[in-house]
This record gives sequence, structure tokens and C-alpha cells, in this order.
Amino acid sequence: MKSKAKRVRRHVTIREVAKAAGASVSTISAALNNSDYVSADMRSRIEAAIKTLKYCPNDLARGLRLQKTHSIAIVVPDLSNNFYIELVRGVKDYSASASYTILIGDSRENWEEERNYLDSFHRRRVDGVVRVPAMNTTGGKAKAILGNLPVVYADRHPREHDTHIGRVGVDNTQAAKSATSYLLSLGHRDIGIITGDASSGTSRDRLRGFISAIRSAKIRLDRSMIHAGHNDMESGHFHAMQLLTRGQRPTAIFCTNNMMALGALAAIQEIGLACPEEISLLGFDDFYWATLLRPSLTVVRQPAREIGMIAARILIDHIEGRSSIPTPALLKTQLIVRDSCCPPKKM
Amino acid sequence: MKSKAKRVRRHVTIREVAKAAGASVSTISAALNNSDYVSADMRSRIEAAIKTLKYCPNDLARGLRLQKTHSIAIVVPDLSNNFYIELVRGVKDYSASASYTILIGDSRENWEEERNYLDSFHRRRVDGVVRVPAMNTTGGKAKAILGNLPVVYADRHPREHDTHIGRVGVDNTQAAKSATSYLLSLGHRDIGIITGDASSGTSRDRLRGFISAIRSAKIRLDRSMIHAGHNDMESGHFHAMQLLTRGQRPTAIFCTNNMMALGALAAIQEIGLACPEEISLLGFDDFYWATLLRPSLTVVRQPAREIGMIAARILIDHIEGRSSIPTPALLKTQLIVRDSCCPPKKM
DNA sequence: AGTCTGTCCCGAAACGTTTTGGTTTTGGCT
DNA sequence: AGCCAAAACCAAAACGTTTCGGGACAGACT
Repeated sequence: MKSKAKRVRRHVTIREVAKAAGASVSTISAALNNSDYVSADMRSRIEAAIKTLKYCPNDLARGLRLQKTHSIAIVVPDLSNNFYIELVRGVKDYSASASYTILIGDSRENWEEERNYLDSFHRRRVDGVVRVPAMNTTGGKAKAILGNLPVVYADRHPREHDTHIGRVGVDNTQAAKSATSYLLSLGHRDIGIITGDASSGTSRDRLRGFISAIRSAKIRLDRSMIHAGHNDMESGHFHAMQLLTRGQRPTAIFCTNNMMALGALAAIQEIGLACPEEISLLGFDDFYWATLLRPSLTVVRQPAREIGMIAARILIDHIEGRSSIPTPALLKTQLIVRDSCCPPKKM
Repeated sequence: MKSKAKRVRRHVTIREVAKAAGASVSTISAALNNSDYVSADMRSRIEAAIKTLKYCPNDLARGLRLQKTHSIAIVVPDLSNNFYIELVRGVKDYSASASYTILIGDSRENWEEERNYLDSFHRRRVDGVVRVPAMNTTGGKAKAILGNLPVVYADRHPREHDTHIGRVGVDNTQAAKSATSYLLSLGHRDIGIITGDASSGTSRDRLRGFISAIRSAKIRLDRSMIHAGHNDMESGHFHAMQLLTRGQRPTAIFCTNNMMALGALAAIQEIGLACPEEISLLGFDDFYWATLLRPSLTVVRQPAREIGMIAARILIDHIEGRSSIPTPALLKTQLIVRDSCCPPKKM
């Protein structure tokens, strides 16, 4: 039994590579970042040493020295919502093409969780973050967590004027307006809407678009038809129940995100209403299995992947000191007409 | 124009906190890791300084010095598969309770992607990784990427004897066997199966269970009823099409993961078969909107979240030098009977 | 012969922490 | 007054990189 057991060295360092290759540390570094002068002979010796020693660079040390990690964080409110998966993949794909690495956070619509993620990413010294803030975010507290890390908002944007270097999403007002107009054009006059929390600028914009369409059609706006949910299935279900069991039942329901549309569909099925004959359902955000539902869902599609890619681009451009697209970037939505909406039954 | 512009200091360091609090660097560190002696007076001065300077610890430096990052990685093959989201959340929740941080990777069933993630996480010096290997993994290459980082496998396990400190999943053979028995008990004799790639031990186990059930029932095994897909919707669709348009059509299809079940459902709908009357469909993995489908899907449910939690526990126990559950840990599945299976029509 | 220009390589300092092994201060006890 | 232990603090050495400023050598040109 050795009392002074040699500490197990978990990782091989550049120094050991240097020794093995008969070179100095700085030469290894130069070879690694294939720059500067290093002869072909030396280079091959180094590569051999790296291979046999199974050297794996230490990004902690690297980032510390460089004051830069070549990585960005993406924090979304709900990974089980396919929209955000697509968004994350957009961020990831663009970042990879710019050789940045991403760190993913899933706040589950919970500010505490989001704060933890943001803090953790900040401590890890990511170079920037693209953020889809959680619903119940109380205020511009993110600033306190992130210091002056560059932030670009995607999909949602904070209500108060938060400091950020850009934001990208769709023209929510316009999208909701034209979606509502579609319902109106089918003949619906009693339309219920289930929006997200009013703390989100995005939800308010969509509601604004809805109201605007109603007003343009010279229809009286019934405020009791407006329900504010929480962007999850449960609240979609709850509010759809409310809408469907009231005295004057709407002939159509517009849900401003996909989770709530699913919840509403569940409510409709539970009550046993025929959709779309007795109740039309219009969702926001498309998802890959929307066609599998019966009826298949009519939705307004957002270019989720593209939103992610552009967010990443704006962020990385900023990080690298390039000027970029003017902010905010507003992308176009598309109404995907499927089977969940039809003209209302005549009474 | 200053030629010698002072470099913008992006982050405030412990040293500046020390100056502001009139203390030494080591005292700040002691206060931060609230240990050692530090007087109440000093402690409050330090806290004040931290607050006003908005100090955020640098985990790169910390990890470098400590040779430990208090973080683990989880890489899964498909984040748009809800099963893996639940698994990730299990890992996350357990890790958080042990005050570990997680890094998420989404390989999209692609070994290149997975390799990139594993490499990136290794360079970041995570303390361990829980891994759900991508399908087309060619071999035990992960070892070459990860060196001797502790790995625990979740859900899937590699075919060849890969080095790892544990694995956790369900008893796939048993699960598939009893699921198949269920179909048999309904009266089905011509059952098609769409499995994952044979390179995965998990897929092979499920197939084994299927075959075992068939054999036990003394039914002739028709190998042309066995199709190997790729765990995605597309291949589920493709192989279901094959099965449904052949001469002797099966009366039931068993899909060994949820994505392929969705693809099969799409195929059934496309062809216009009545499900379950003309064709029963049995899936693997439950997901939150399985009840919204028409028919709602009968599935064998895996405890995804629990798998994640246990995987994290085994990993973290190992990292911290505690002994842990014997490996592999096999959890129980549950057959969730809904509407997509019924007795076959008599011919 | 001397000077210059490349090429190839190296030593040492820095990045922001934690830890080790101190030193100083305090106050209680003879 | 003298001593001692405990309490409170600190300086310096790591951790694994990259970069800066040279140095040695070779060949080309005066």
C-alpha cells in the first residue's frame, strides 16, 4: 500500500503531448490551431503523439485564456412543444455552420428554471444567448442575471423595453388578423380566442390582431370570448371547456399556440362535439403530426427553424462585431388550411 | 481617438471584488464557497461588493482549478420524440437535486452529430455522460471520443460490449413479448412488426420478445412480416405501407417505437383502412397526445422520466465515488390499452 | 564577410479561480 | 507581562491553454 499514491491524472494535457513529440508547448498549440510556422515533420510527429496519447483539448483552459468560448445558449420555454424543437434546431444548424457550439435550456415556462439556466450559461461564459422568455417572467430580471451578455429574443419578446441586440419572430398581429379573417370569411361571427398570458408581448400582439379583424368586420367584440391561458395543453383544455359550456357557444375557437390547440381539441372530443361541423378549431404553430389528428388541424404556421437560424445569425454577427440585419426581424406566417375549420351550421 | 484604448473588460473578476471589499482574493473565494473563517463583517462587505459590481463567477476558471465541472451531459437521438424529452427531464431533475448541471445533445439519429456532441462535451470536461446512442452508430467509436469519461447508457445499449459504468432501460424482451401476447389474445394470427435498426440491442430485444411470443403460441413465424425501420416517422410509414399492400395483409401491426407508430398510422389513414376494425395498431412509448389521435393509441409505456433519473443517479453516484445500483437496471413497462387494437375481423 | 529575411521553434506571462501553508490579530489564561 | 490557541486573513502556486517577444539557423543578397 503506497501512502503517497500518485494522483490519477484524468486527462492528458498539451504538455504531455509536447514531451511525447519532442516539442515545446507553444509549438503544439500552434499546430493545433493550424497556424504559424510548424514544419511538416514536426506536425506529423505532433499528430502521432496526439493520436497515441488520445489528447483531448481542454475548452475550459482555452476559454479562460481566450476570453471567449465560441458557444451560445438557447433557452426555450417548453421542449415538449415541437415548435421550440424546430427553433432550437435552427439555432443549432446556423451555429454549427459558424462553428459555434450551443447549450440548450428548457425552462418549462418557469422563471426560476429559466433563471437557473441563464445563470449557469453565464457562468460558463457563453458568448451570447438567444432567449425565448418563460411566460411568468416577472420583469426585466434577466438583465441582472446576464449582465451585458448579448441577448437576442426569439418568438416572444419581453413586454418592458429590455436591453437586447435584436429580436426575431413573426408579425403576430398580422398573422392573427388574417387567421381570424379566414374564420370570418367562412361565416363565423361568434369566435372564441384562447391566448397566452398577457405578460407576453407576443400574446398581446396576437390578441390585437384578432380584435382588429373583428372590428374591421364591423362585428361587436364580445370580451367574454377572450380567454388568457398559459400556452400549455392543460389551460387550453380548461378554457375551451369554459367556452364550449357557456350559454352562447362560439362556432369557432382560435388558439394562439399549438399546445392550447391540443388542449382545446381534447375538450371538444370530451364534450363530444363534432369538429369542424359544430365547432371549428384554428391553431397556431404547425407540427409534424398535425395531419394525424382527426380532424387534421388547420393552423397558422410559423417558420420555426428559420426563426432560430436568423436569431443565431444576428447574435453571432454581433458577437463577431459584424453589423447585421436591422432588428426586429419579422418573418411571414402561412395559413395551412386542413380539416378543422368549416362554415358554421345555420341556426 | 485613443490609440491605446483600454480593453473592455467583459466580466468582473474575484480580484475586483477583493479590491472593492478591501479583502484578499482568497478571502473572497472562502466567502463564496462559504467555508473557513470569514467574519460576519467581512462577509457582508463582500456580499455588498458582489452585488454592486454584479460579479458572476467564472466556471471555466473554477472547473480548470477544481478539475471538475459538476456537470453531466445527456445526448439523445431525437428531441422531437417526446419519449426523449421526458428522459432528459428525468436526468435534469435528478441532476439538479444533486446540484449538477446538464448539457443536452440531440444527435438526430446521426452518428456524426452525436460524435460532435460527445466531443464537445468532453472538451468541456463534463464529469460524465448519459448516452442514448444514435441508431447508425457504426461501432464502439464513442470510446475513442470520450476517453475514460464515465458513461451510462439509457434506453438503448450498444451491441458490442462497450465500456460503461451502467445502463438502465426496460426489459425490452419481456415488454415486447407481453405486448405481442396481448395481440394474440385478441385473436390476431397475422401480426406484422416494424422494429428499429438491428444494430441496436434494444431493437433486437424487442424483436426477440415478439418472436418468443409467437413461438409460444405455436404459430408459424412469417419472417416477411418482420420489417426493420429507423425509429422515425418516415420509415414507419414506409414499412407499414409495405405490410398493408402485400398479398396477405396482417391484421395487426406492432411498432417498436412511437415515431414509427405514428408513421404507420399515417399509412393506415392514407390507404383508408379502418383502425382498429380492419387493422390493429400497437405502439411503443406513450406520449401526452396519444389520446388525441383517432383511434387513440394503445401502447406499451416506458417510464421515461424514471429511466432518466436513475441513469443520472448511477452516473453521479459513480462520479462521487459512491457505489450504486448494480447494472443494468431494468424497469417495468405497462401496457396502456386504448382504442387502436381490437379482435380481427373474421374472414 | 556582413547583413537581411524567412522559417521554425521556444520560454514565460496571462486568463480567473481554489487551496495550501502560512502570518497576524485577538483575547483568555497564568 | 508573558504565553498560547483560535480566529481571521493573506500570498503564491497551481490548473491547461494561447500569445508575445524573441532566438537560432539557413540561405540570399550586397
